[in-house]
Parts: sequence; C-alpha cells; structure tokens
Amino acid sequence: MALAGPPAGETWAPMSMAGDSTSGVMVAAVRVRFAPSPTGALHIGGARTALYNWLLARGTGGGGPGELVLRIEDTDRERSTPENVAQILEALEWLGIDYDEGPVMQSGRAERHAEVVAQLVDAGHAYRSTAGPEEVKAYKAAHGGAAGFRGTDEGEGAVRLRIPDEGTTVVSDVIRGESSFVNALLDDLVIARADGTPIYHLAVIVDDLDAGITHVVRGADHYSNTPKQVRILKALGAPEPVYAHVPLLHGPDGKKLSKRHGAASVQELRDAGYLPEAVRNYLALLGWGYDDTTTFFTTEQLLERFSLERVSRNPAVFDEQKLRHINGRYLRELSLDDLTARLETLTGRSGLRGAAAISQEKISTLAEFWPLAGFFFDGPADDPKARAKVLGGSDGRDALARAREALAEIPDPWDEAQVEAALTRVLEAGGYKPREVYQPVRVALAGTTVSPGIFETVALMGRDATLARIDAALAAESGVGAPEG
RNA sequence: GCCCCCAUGGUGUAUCGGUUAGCACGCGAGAUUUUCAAUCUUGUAGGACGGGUUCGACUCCCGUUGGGGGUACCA
Repeated sequence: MALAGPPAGETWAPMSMAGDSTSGVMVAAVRVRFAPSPTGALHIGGARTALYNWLLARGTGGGGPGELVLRIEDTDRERSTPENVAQILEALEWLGIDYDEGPVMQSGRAERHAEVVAQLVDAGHAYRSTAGPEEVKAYKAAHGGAAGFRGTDEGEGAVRLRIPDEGTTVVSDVIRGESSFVNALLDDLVIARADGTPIYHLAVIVDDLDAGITHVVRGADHYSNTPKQVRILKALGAPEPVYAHVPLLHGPDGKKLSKRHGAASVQELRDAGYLPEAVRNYLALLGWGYDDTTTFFTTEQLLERFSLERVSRNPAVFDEQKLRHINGRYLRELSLDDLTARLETLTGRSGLRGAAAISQEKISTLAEFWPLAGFFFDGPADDPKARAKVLGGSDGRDALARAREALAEIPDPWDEAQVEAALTRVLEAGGYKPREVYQPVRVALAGTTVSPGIFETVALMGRDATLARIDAALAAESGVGAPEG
C-alpha cells in the first residue's frame, strides 16, 4: 500500500522524467541522492553521507536494487567553483562511490525552479514581499518574540511561501522518529529572491521531486530546516520522501568538524596513505554498528548489512587512530603486487617491490613506507643524532667494522640466510648482544635507527651497496667522536 | 532569545525492562624481540544528574545540566 499519497486536489507532475510514465518503466526500490555544495574539498562528513547513500542504492539494505543521483548544489555562485566540483568528483571516485545519474548541476535548473515558484504564486501558496531581515525582526518583536513572520502580498520583492497559522508540521525520520514543529512559529519562508533566483529549500525540493528521489539521506544539519521543505512539498501537493538525517561528525574538541581538525578531507586521507576500502570500513562504522563484535567489514558485507535503522542518533568524533588501525589491517592483507602498485602510485617511484615486501608488516599507511624504506633509493637518511648515538663511540665502529668483514666474506648467493649467518658469527665471535652489531649496521645503511628487519634490509641492499655504505659510515665517523670533557 | 535534536568508558559502538554492561581503538603490563612496528595474553575505564513508573531500569516518562543543529532575499 502507498505510504503517503498526494493530498486531494493537486498532484505533483514531474517535468522531465526519463521515458514516459505510461510505459511501465521499472522503478527502483530506492532512489537516493548525494547533493554536496562545492564550497570546498569533500570532507569526511560528506564522504560518509555519500557512502551511506551509496550503500543504500547498491546494497540490499534499501530493499532492492536502487539508484544514486549525484547533484551539485552550486546555486551559491560565490562559493561554488569548478575546482571544488572537480575535487568532489575526484574524491568520490577514489572512494569507489559511483552513481547512476549526474552530476546534475543545480544551477542549470534555474528555469525549472522559476517555473515552480510561479506555479506556487499563481496557486496562492506564495506571494511577493519586500520585507527584509529588519521587517521580520520588527514583526517578531511586535508579536512577542516567538512568532513566525507573516507578510502581505505586495506584488514585488522576494517570494515567500505562506505558512499556516494553525497546526503543526511533522517531520518523520527513519533515524530520529517523528517530531512536530508548530506552524505558528515558522516564518513565511523565502523561496525565491527578488531577482527570481531560487532559494536552496525550493531548489532541493524541486530537484528531488523531479529526480524521483525516494529517500533523502543527509546530514543532521538539515534536520531543523526540514519542516520548511515539507511545507513546500505540501503546497505543491507532492508526496514526502523518506527522511534520514545522519548525525554530524565532530572534531576531537567536540565542535562540528571543520578544516581545523586535521586530516578531514578525502584528499588528505588519500595523501596520508589510507586505503579507500579501509576508509569505507571506518566511515561506515562512524555512526553505525552492525552487532556487538564486528569491526571489519568487506565492502560486500557492508552492502549486505547496512541499514538506516541502525544508524546512530549521536554525533560522532572522527578518530584517526582507529582509522590507522583499520588501515593497517587492510594494508597487511594486500597482495605484494597490489601493495607495490599502490606505493608506486603514491610515491611516483618504481621498483619498490622488494622494499615493499619487507616493509608491509611494519607500516599502517602507505605514507609510512617512504620514511621507513626510502633509504634504499635515496641513500641513508640524514639523522646526526642517530649516527652520533650508534656510531659515535668506538664500540659501535668496531662492531660495524667486524660486521663489514663478515659480510664481505659471504659467498654467493647473497641472501637473507647468509646475511643472518654472517652477522650471527660476528655476535658469537665478539661476544656482542644483537643490538650492538645490528644497530651500527642499520645506521650505516639507513642512516637512522629505524628500518625494516636488518637481515632483510642487508639482503635487499646487495653486497656492493652494503659494503659501500658501511665504508662510507666508517670513514665519516672515524674522524669525529672527538674527545670530550 | 526562540525552535528542534542528542546523552553508555578518552573515542566509535552493542544492549531494544532482568547481562559479571559486550566488542574495537587508545592507554597500562607481560610475552615475543635486531630497531620500529606487527602479533599474542592481560589490565584500565562507562550508563551526566535528580525525580518518577515498575517486583526490577542504561533501557520507559518528567525535569535539570551538558552538547549539537536551526533560526538569511547562504547552502
């Protein structure tokens, strides 16, 4: 049975639906949309909203095969730039979120918006008024402060929608339940400026209606404005979509998430070396939970299990540490080919396979690879403190010299087992503790105290480079270490 | 100011009247150990407060406090 038919008397007639309505076109169970305004890079809050919509459209939680429409709400010409639009498209692509229609530019639908505004005026649902902020304020003051503004038809100025004086407007939300707003407290809202351009609320309603959107899944920052949009819908005699307002994301300080909070945009996440599949997993979990124990979900599982009913009502705080943890798990499960390819894409270098192999279990993000293994390609890192600490004393240099001797004697093939055997002999012969030999070698090759495993590192570096770096380190340090005190 | 929403450990969540309030991140300890990680074991920490309703409340109701959102001829 139908959920909510249009009120008697008027019916919404979409302007240009694909195909004709009489030919029995298959109607998607859910038609959702992601409608960002391109005022900056796509933030994780927006990314999560996009993800939820996508999971609904592509997964089974929406009740069947669905469709996702991407609409760019660019009616604010000041802040909407082509660069920002491009960034959003790029972010969605990186995240693996595809869509069936769009991107539809809201600005391109101005005529249609004007048409609906005119229709509303003609029907007596809206009127033109020159009242501005001051008049509205004065009106409220004159009516005891808490009263919705009611204007009079002046035949010119901005177009305002008439709001009833009686009754309430109920917003029904899958996540939040129902809540009602007293009509008398709602202002006659402006739906178009004096110059005829539409206001956001009008544009959203018309665009969603024309696109046949069944579920409006968006950030909770739109919740309080929903009654206004419902009023427009009622004036139009159009059915209401299912609403779902997902909780906002906050920064660690509890405030609404913004640029100040670090890795907040999708691009930054990508550059920081996070994997899109890990980001998807993490984002899904920010404000949603499936059961009492599951943390890791493949995208297939998310598609199968995600549902709006289980979305939380509380705002969530973005926790990069947890993202890192999840990312590390995904990263370690990557095949070596896959990992290598991703590292090469990120760094713009090639020939990373060997280093990738011995670094995989030590990094949590792709970006951590280069600091850990870049010395293979760019030479030892410049870390004076590490050199001073490990090779500054004669003990360290002696151990390094002995290691060099043992390594030089390794017969072909030069491999991990031989390296380990040689260094173990040094340990035994000199009565050294492992670190007393390994750290000097590590610093000689890497220039710093942190690197992949020492045997793997030496083996991968090869005989010539290893011996050369040790010689260079020995030469550089022998003159230093001046007597102190 | 007014309207609306929200409230489980530091963080994300599970629990939909009866549980020793579970899981994960973080943090602490231990194991492992060539650095750093990873891994394993283990510990730590929670129902904002006050009233009700009930045989019994984290769960339902009211209030308080706290947080958030909205309140534009912005989106």
